[in-house]
Amino acid sequence: MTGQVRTVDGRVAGRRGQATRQKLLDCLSEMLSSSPYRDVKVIDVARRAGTSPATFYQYFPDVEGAVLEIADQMATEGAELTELLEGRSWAGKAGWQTAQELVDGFLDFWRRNDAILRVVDLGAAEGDKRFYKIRMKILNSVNNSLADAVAELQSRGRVDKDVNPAAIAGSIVAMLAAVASHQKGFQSWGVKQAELKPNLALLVHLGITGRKPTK
Amino acid sequence: MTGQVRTVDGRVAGRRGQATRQKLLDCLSEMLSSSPYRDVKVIDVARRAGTSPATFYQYFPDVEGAVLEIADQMATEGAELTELLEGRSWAGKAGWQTAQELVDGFLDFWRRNDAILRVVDLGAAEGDKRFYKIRMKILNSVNNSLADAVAELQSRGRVDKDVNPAAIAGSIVAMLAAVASHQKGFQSWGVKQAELKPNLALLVHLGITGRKPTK
DNA sequence: CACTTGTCCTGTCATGCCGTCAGCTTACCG
DNA sequence: CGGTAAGCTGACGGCATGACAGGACAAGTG
Repeated sequence: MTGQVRTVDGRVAGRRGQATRQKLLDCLSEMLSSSPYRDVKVIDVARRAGTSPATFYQYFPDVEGAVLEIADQMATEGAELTELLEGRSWAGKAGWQTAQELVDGFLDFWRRNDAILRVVDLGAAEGDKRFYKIRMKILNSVNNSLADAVAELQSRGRVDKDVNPAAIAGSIVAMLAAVASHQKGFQSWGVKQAELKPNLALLVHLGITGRKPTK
Repeated sequence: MTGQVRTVDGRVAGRRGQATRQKLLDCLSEMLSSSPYRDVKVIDVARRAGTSPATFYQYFPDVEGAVLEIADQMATEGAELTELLEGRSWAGKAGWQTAQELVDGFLDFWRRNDAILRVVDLGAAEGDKRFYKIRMKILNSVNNSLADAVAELQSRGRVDKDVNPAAIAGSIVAMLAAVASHQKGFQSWGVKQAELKPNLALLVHLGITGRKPTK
C-alpha cells in the first residue's frame, strides 16, 4: 500500500535514512507532549534528535507535514477501536457491557495519543482537510458501527422513526472524543476518573438504545 | 471589576490608546478566523490594523496574551448561556423545549465565536491553566445548571442513585461543545444542520432525565 | 501663540528561527 | 578500489520577534 519512503527531493530512503526519519518523528511526538503546538520549533526537534534542521527538511516539508505523518500512523493503529464494537450486542446486560468497554477502550486510546490528537482536532476544526480526513479515519469505524446499531434497533421498532442514526452516532463519538481530551478537566468539577466512566457509558447506552441499561 | 487598561510598560491607556488596542484585538480575531492559529504572526495583525508591530507589543506581551484577552471578553458575554437554563423545567413538554433551546443557543454561541473557542479548547487541552479557567468560566454556568437539574431529579427518585450529576452534566456539555466545533464535520457523515439539532436535543434530554422526551 | 506634559506611535536594531543549497561524508556494489 | 547514490551539515539570505529611544500628537497652561 504505502510506497517507498522518499525524501523531499525525491531520493529513496534507505535503512539509515528511515531510522533518522523515525527518530525525528519520535522526538517531535515527545515535544508535542511537553510543549504547546504553537511553540514547537524545527530546530528544537532536530537538536533533540541529535541532528541538524537541514536534515529535518530533507524528510518533511515542515512541522505540519511531520505531524500529519505521525497522525496517520496513529490513525492506522486506531483501527483497533473497531474491535470494541465488532459483533457486540446492545441488548440487555450485554448492551451495558458493550457500552462500558467502548468507553474504556476509547478513553484509553485517547489518553495514549492525547498530544497528537489535540493537534489533529485543532487542524480539523480549523478546516484543514488533511487533518479532517485523519480524524475521520479514526472515528469513522466507531461512528459507523454505532450508526448501524441505531439503524438496526430502529428497523425493529425499538427506536423512534424520526431519529437520525448518523446524527446520534456522530454526537456520541464527538462526546467521547471531547471528554477524553478534557479528562483532567473533570477533576476540577469534582469528578474522578473512576466515576466518569460508568456515567459516560450510561450516556452512550441511553443514546444508542434510548433506554437505561440493565446492569 | 476590570481595572484600568494598562500598557505593558505600566502606563494608563487613554481613549486613543484603547481604540488602537481594541482594533488590534479585532484584527487578531479576524485573522484567527481565516488562518491557522499557529500561523498568526504579530506583524500581520499589526499591518491589518494599520499600525506597527511595536505598537502591538506595547499592549500585549505576545499573541497568546492578546488571545487570552479576547477569550476573556467572550467568556463574559458567554454569561448569556446561563439564561438558556434559568428557571427552566425538565418535565414533560417543557423539558423537550428546554433541551431544544439549550442546543440551539449553545450551537449558535459556538458558531459565533468558533475561531477563538478553538484556541481556548486547544490551550485548555494542552494544560494551560489560564485557558482552562476561561473554558470553565464559559461552561460552568451551563454545567452547574445541568448538574443541579440531575441532582434534583435524583432526589425525587426520578433518576438512579448511582448517577453522578457532575459527570453527566460535564459529559453533556463536552458533547455540545465538541459537536458545535465540528458542525461542518457532520455534513460528510450526511447529517444536515437542521437534522442535527433535534437529535442532539434528544441526547441531552435522555442524559438529564433518563427518559425520552414527550413532544 | 509658544510652551509643557503626558500619551501614543514608529524606526531601528540585535537576536534567533526558517528554509534552501552546495558540498562533504558515508555506505553499498561490482 | 573506484563509482554511485544516500545521508548529513555549515552557511546564508530572509523574516519575525521583542526592546528601546525618540518623534508626533493632543490637551491644557500662562
